[in-house]
Amino acid sequence: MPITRVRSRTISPVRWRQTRAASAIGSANDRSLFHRTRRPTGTLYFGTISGPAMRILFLHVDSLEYEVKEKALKAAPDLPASKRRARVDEALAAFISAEKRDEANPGGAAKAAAESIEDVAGQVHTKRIVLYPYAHLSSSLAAPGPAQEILGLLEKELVARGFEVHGSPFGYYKSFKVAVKGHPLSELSREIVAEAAASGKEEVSDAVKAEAKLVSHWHILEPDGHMHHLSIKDGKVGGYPFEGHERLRTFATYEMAKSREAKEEPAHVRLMQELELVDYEPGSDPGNLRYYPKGKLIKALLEEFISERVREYGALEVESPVMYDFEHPALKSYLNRFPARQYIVQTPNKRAFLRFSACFGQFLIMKDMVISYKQLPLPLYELTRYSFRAEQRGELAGLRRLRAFTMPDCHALVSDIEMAKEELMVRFELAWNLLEDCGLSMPDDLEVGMRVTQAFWDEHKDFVIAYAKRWGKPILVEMWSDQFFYFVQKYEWNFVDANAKAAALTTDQIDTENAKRFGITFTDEDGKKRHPLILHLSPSGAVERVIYALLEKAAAAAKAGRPPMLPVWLSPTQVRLVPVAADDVEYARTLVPRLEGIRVDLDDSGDSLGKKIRNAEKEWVPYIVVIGKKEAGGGPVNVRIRETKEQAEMEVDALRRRIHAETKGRPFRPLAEPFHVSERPIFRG
RNA sequence: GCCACCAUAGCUCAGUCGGUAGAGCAGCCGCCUUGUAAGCGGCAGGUCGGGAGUUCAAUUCUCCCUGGUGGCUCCA
Repeated sequence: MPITRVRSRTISPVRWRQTRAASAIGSANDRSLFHRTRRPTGTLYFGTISGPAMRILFLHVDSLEYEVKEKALKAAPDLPASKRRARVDEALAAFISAEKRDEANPGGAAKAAAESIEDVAGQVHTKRIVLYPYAHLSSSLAAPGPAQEILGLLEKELVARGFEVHGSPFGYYKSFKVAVKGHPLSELSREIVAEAAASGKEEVSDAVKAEAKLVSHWHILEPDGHMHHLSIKDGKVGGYPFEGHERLRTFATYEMAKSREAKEEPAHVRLMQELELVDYEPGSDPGNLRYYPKGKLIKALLEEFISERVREYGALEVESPVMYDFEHPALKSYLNRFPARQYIVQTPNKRAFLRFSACFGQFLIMKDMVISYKQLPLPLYELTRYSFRAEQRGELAGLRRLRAFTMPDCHALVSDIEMAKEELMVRFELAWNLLEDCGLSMPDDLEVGMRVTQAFWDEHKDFVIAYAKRWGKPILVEMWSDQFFYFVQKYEWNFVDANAKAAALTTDQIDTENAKRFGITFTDEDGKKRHPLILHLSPSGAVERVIYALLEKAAAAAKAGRPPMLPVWLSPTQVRLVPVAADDVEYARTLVPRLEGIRVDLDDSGDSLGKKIRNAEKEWVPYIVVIGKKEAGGGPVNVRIRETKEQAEMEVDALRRRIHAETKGRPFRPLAEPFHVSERPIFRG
């Protein structure tokens, strides 16, 4: 589902180049090569020159051929046809980028680079050098002007040292073919070779290319229909008085300016570990987590609850494979519209990718279905455990950003845009109630990001305004001049955390392309086959993100002086029985049958009462019942209520009724760990 | 993926200007029999993240790798 790379902005040439570099590595064909197909052999040297910071990738080649494609820099000079392609045989190719800090000392940088090239050329006994400007080596690229100056100086320097130098044009995208020689290859450089030698040309999905050209305008839409055009200056968003809507300001800034303020570890990471819920798994790939019993309980309850609600809405639950053929034509074309990075799997006879959503699984089912207009709207649903995205290493963060995540994904076929709008709002209510019942405050805890094409806005302005009205507080609207993605409208509900990070939970989209792409049809009133529109809903967003939001919300409560806690229906222990002394254990046990349908456990350790209370509080147990001589004869018990910090006398039956009322309509699972606290192993200190 | 920083007992951390390490908590054993967030004593616990290099000697210095955090980029 939910694709989402829809953000855009004016990108400077330098940033654009960096974006493309990253995408080139991530694109499907590149990755396959990158991972396994070709293990290039060749002599390769990679090094960062100390002092000045140029980065050079050396390849000793039998031949290098390149062809100039489009301009990467507007300012790049037009080239005569004779210079648009070239081939050089038997040479040392130096893929080179100048770093920001080289700008201060172009001469020094060029000289240092020349020395390094001379050194390597000497080792491989060649006098022929190809200088190939390759911005992708750099994370802190020099500006085009200085970079060109440095390259010019470098070329002169090399000529002066007696080399035959071939310069590849600067400021263009080029495809190239390399034949690398077959000397032994140094271990540390292998990946880098793969990137350069294997790809041949930079393959970038259309979605990524489109994004660079995408022009979008940002607005705040108020519930009463007032639209405020936003502008950004020096990282500050202007055009709307955000007073009283601080999180919306943070969200808008996050979307438009990418400003980052906090430098703290996200609160939920510490909590998920301390509460023994979830943890990193160093033995897997980053972003693939392990769940301890308490965390598994919470996740399973959320999964059951979400699925139940989506089924109640009328969706037909299905299950589809986790991996798909790279060469499937519809998938191939779809991948090109979806800029995510994939995990690659080599099956015995084909290359496959792990799904990043349930989209194609459901589309492939839908294309074989026989559907009448009478059956629309028609939703299919799957809880994907897991969906995979090979996010960049540095982008991963706790439960907020993962490489393997659990995504409830519900696609509905609708006949036309009117039905789409109507159904979207039915699903809006589903998602709203769902998140509220999961423990979030609606709409206080979330901010809407709505993305529409200009055309959609012009024709369906009333719908967008009605949406904002239903939401009940101002929303952020991004408007694109054209449709670059497969949808004309989408919205996300974003949780904004204490570190000013936004994470999308619920999202729904109106997809105008994929029915055609996948050959999905229904028969209309006139007996004609037609392509439906497809809605892409994740009613809650990734389940991991729901947990993230609940933990961050709890952390914020703690910071504000309120007790951090999970909703009672998700609390691993709902009632902890704490006997005052050892001989009170027996009576405490007799209370258990009166707390049926509740996760109740018993602290039978020999600890002091104070210690037992403390341990229960550290576990965020919502109800702690102390049992001593006073209670032993029957009658009311003393309940320590976490939420209100009070100690209340109440009958056991009243406590049971109270908890049942609080957890009504939510799924139930028994304790994930032994009833006796003393019998529980520790998963993490 | 890039840049910076971090990695010592199950957890939180101290320490070693290069000579293989300590505390608190948790665990185990014993005492205490407790009335609402840590009762007392003892015992045990470490290839100082992994690999390579320098050195008579590396947890300590260098390089590489792995994992994590922050930033960039990106995103559900």
